[in-house]
Amino acid sequence: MKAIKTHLQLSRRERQIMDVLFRLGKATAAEVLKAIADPPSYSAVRAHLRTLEDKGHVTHRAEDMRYIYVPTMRPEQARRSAVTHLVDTFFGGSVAQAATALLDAKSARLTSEELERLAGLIEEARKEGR
Amino acid sequence: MKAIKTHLQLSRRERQIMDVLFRLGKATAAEVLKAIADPPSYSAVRAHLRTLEDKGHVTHRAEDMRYIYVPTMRPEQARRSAVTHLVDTFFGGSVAQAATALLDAKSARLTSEELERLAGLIEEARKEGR
DNA sequence: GATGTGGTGCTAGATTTCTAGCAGGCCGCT
DNA sequence: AGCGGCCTGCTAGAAATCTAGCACCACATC
Repeated sequence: MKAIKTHLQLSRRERQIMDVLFRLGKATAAEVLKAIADPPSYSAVRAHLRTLEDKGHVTHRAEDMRYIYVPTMRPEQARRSAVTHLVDTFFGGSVAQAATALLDAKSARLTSEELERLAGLIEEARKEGR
Repeated sequence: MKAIKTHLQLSRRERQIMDVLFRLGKATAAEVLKAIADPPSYSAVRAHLRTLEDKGHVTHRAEDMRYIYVPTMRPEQARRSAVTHLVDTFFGGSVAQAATALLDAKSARLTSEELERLAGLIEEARKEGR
């Protein structure tokens, strides 16, 4: 059990598995397997989960006769870290550019409620800024 | 030279190197080396760059007696792909949630101009939506 | 022309990642 | 009790990653 530095030290498979875990929040080995696009064997997944647990990235609890795995890192922290990394490596550290890209995408179908909320956030930031 | 599927098939080192390349836009082997936190040897970096070129993720041009490496994938596409991945794995596919997290961060110091532009984008989306 | 600096290509081999398969435990069923 | 299904732990070995070091080339300087 070592200290966790970032989530960037993981191997390809480990990263895939962690991504699934972050996406689902929690999962059994079988669920992880199903969620991987380019899937290894079932027991390979289990072995990786055990390794990840050794490294401290994951915990499990026994429930209903099987193990349920959960990321160690709190979701908010994981999100923040991922967002920071994205902004830094693809948008030169500019939150504004990242936000623009996010909202610009034609695929960004937002409900009017969501838009409302975002508008509110921005309005708030504007007030605060001056 | 194989077809490029996603950027997720890369090994840990390869991914680190690609990230640097995306961040800097272009770089020599030495620059890549300097930009890596947990750096391997210089010649390891060069070897990896050659591998990445074989796989089609990177090209180089000779300039001023040295090689300058550049990602193959167009920046916009890389960004879009990265954003999509982030939104899917950390925000359940919700662009709105991702945007909120982005703007919510206290570190998000945006200029009033940037806020203006974002507000405009949202306004536009709202009109379009109805 | 010798020497130093700084770049490239290319290996072989150490190290890490990745994997399948085995042994065994628990439970429900016949 | 015996069997089948489903789970876990663990291992050895294949496969991939990662690395250092060698040989070489081009240029500048002595």
